[in-house]
Amino acid sequence: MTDASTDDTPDILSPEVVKNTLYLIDGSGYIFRAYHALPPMNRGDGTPVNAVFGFSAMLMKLVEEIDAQHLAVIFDSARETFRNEIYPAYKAQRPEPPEDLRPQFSIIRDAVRAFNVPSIEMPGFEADDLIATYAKEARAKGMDVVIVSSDKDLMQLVRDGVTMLDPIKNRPIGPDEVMEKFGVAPDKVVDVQSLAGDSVDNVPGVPGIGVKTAAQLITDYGDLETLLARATEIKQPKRRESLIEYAEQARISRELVKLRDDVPLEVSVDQLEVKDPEHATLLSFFEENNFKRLVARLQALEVQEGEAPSSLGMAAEIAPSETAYETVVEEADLKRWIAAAMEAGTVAVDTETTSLNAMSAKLVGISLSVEAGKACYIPVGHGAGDGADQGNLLDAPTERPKQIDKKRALELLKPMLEDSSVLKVGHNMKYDWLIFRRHGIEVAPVDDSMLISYVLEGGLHGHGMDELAELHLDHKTIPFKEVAGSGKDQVTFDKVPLDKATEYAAEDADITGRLHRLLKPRLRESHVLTLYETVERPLVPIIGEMERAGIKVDREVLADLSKDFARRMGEYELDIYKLAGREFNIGSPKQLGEILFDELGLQGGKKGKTGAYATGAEVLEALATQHDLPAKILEWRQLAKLKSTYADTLVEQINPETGRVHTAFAMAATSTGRLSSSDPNVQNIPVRTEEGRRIRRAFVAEKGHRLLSVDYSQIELRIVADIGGIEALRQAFRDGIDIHAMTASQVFGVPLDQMDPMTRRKAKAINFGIIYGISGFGLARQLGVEQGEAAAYIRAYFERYPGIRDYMDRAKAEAKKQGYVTTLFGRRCHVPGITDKNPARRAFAERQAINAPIQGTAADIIKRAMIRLPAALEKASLKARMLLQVHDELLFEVPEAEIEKTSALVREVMEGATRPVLELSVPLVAEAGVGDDWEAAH
DNA sequence: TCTTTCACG
DNA sequence: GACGTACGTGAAAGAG
Repeated sequence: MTDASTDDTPDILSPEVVKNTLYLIDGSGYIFRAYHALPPMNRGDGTPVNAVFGFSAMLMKLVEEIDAQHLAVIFDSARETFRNEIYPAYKAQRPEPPEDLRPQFSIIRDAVRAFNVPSIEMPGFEADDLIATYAKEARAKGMDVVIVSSDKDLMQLVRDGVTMLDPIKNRPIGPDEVMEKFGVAPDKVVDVQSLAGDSVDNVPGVPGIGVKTAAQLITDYGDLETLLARATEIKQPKRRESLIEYAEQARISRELVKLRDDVPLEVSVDQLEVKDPEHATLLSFFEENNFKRLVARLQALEVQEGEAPSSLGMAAEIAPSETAYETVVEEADLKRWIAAAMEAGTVAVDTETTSLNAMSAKLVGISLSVEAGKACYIPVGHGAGDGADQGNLLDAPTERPKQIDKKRALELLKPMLEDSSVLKVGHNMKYDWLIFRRHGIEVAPVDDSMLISYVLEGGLHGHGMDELAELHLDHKTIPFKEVAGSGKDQVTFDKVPLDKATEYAAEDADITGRLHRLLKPRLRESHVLTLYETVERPLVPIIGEMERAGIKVDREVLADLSKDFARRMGEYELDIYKLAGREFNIGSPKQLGEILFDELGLQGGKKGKTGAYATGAEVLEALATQHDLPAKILEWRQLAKLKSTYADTLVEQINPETGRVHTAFAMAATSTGRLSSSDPNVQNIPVRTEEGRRIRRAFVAEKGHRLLSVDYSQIELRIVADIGGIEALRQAFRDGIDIHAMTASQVFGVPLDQMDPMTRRKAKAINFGIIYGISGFGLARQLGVEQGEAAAYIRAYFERYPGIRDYMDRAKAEAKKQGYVTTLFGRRCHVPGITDKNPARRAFAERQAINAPIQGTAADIIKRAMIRLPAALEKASLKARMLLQVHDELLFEVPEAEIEKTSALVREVMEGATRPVLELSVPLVAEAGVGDDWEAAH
């Protein structure tokens, strides 16, 4: 902690008072020097950035090496200053900055912001005057001053406690160096300059007198006034005449050269206290400008800083004592909030809309928070929004409160939301990202407090804002119901009055910011910062784009299917009632159980804990030998499921604006790192039965396009072979042989060329069982054999592959010791039940501990591929869009002419997705399929 | 709101 | 020897 102001006990541990130093960086001077010193550099979009790079590298060095307590970058403001009033020609002939330097000025100001360093400028004064004033103020407070510049005009400021530092040669400039340059001590520099003048700045001086002569004269006479007064004594006639004739010009020059140290400061020295930069902002800034070396240095710094001690108790920046929420309805107020966000470099953002579905939601308002306890709400769509509400004129007019026009508000917010030096923090940022994206704004860079929580504590609890606020901040958020009502009285957010809306919405931004401040530092402490920065966070816009793309669903196909299913269900119903002896609700497991076991008297009925008979598919299949009814029920159920869950609901989910279906991928829902999908769930579209695959045919490609499906072959078993260290399995994967047959041959001793399907099936079941944390009971059930027999298989398997057993023991021990297991990419999967007293629950947790690293590593790998794919496609000028992810499969919509190239590229990226972080001991294989619909692409 | 069932990897 | 079981999800429907 740099802030010692709250600590009133004297520092008795340190023998000397801690040196407090103010670093003043001459920003304007540095820009020109860096520009000329560095070879031309361009970033991705062609913008020249050599001066930006030099500037950033210099700041980085200061951050890395220097223990400054106070720091500021000082810039020249407009070209006109008070000096022009004294002498209009001053700096008048300066050329315009070069073409390829001009665009760099504003980027350098972004850089300063990204470093979280104050930047100071003031109209009417040069940077040098501000530096002089700050130096004086700082000295008055007993601070040392380092001026980061090599500008000779600043050398007059060097004195006890004030030194300069040449940022390019990286050498200090003290009295000796000044003496070398001007031939006099720093306090006489002004006098020398007044005489010698400066052709670059148009300081006239005295003709015929240069620095050398001036220094000698000043040394001889003491100072300028004395010299001018005694000019007649000078022996050299020319020099004497000049000094007499141009005495006044020398005095004017003095005015020009002498720096003002009485500039009225708007920002005090105390306010220049160093704040740690937000690494994510910096990283994003470096990446945007293609500063690879700085990215590496920043990451090295992160490692170095390592386990920073966390503060005891909760600081006011996380738990303020009171809150102030503001409704913003005036442009001036909005501009003030935007300026505050730019100034701070980090802002929490939240959007309020009419729906949880980001692709159909209408934007109603935006909230911002820059510091804890303070937030604003900017309504933009309250009351009758968008003219969509076409209520007739006789109805009571919908109240439309005063608010900033939506377009105007977004226009004002856009530069800040897209500014690479301002970090936008959201909770479930993908949602807000999508809302803004639909309004033509690409929010970047972003942080997501939900994802931060997810990588820190995935598996321990949910990551919704309300839950986290309660857990971490001991704060109960306003329930949505309280502002929008519930049940039939519930209204959309645009109908909520502004005062209530502000309390709710501003709180969300406030809490988001506070969670971010609390949780972000823990990423590094918990060693999941890299996972967050390289996997989860970059995925936000990637998945956002996938959701925005959606997939075309053919409503005709589904409508026909629905009719067909309905007709056949009707036929089954007649049969079923006849066989049952009466009509009943076939969809009711309770009624069905009573029919089967009580009325028809079938054997083997088992009641669950709720007292109802179990009637699941397994039970009904077993009953099929006793009666014709169970088989009919199973048929009916399949149709009912397909009709209600898929055929009918998918049609309802087609977005009327896009004509496509836009799923929502949940990024923080699973305990293993997988995504989940909802509204609709596209990850459980039927594929295993012929009847079910008919649903898949409704997922089609746009005209002129085809669907490309690429999936990892056996990715989880490959991971098992790798982390279990099973050499035989690894070799089998390298050789590309049938892995289940190979297992069967090794475990059951059947030669490969004599493999029978039954033996292979057993081996396949064992292989899957391994992934799930095998148990004799589970395997027996899967294979339909006695538990003893299954246990024998497992024993044989472990004997053949002892590495598996070792892995399982390791996983269990790791979970027990730490409460979590980790994937190959460092994701933590928490297994809270591992210490449960209840042996069943503990065994369950142990199986989770075994499965999670396998499933989770596979999830990491496909996520890494997803992050790279859009960029790889773009680079290859391919227009394919990534639409869906189904755990080990990615689905693309590809222009017909680009199928081959796209397919090859996607496979290449997917197969190389572990690199360069990791090289598995087995190859990853991705297989591609193409078709006009999703079934055909499989 | 909880439970059961079943669709997927 | 307990305990109740393969791992991870989401949606629809019935039950209450």
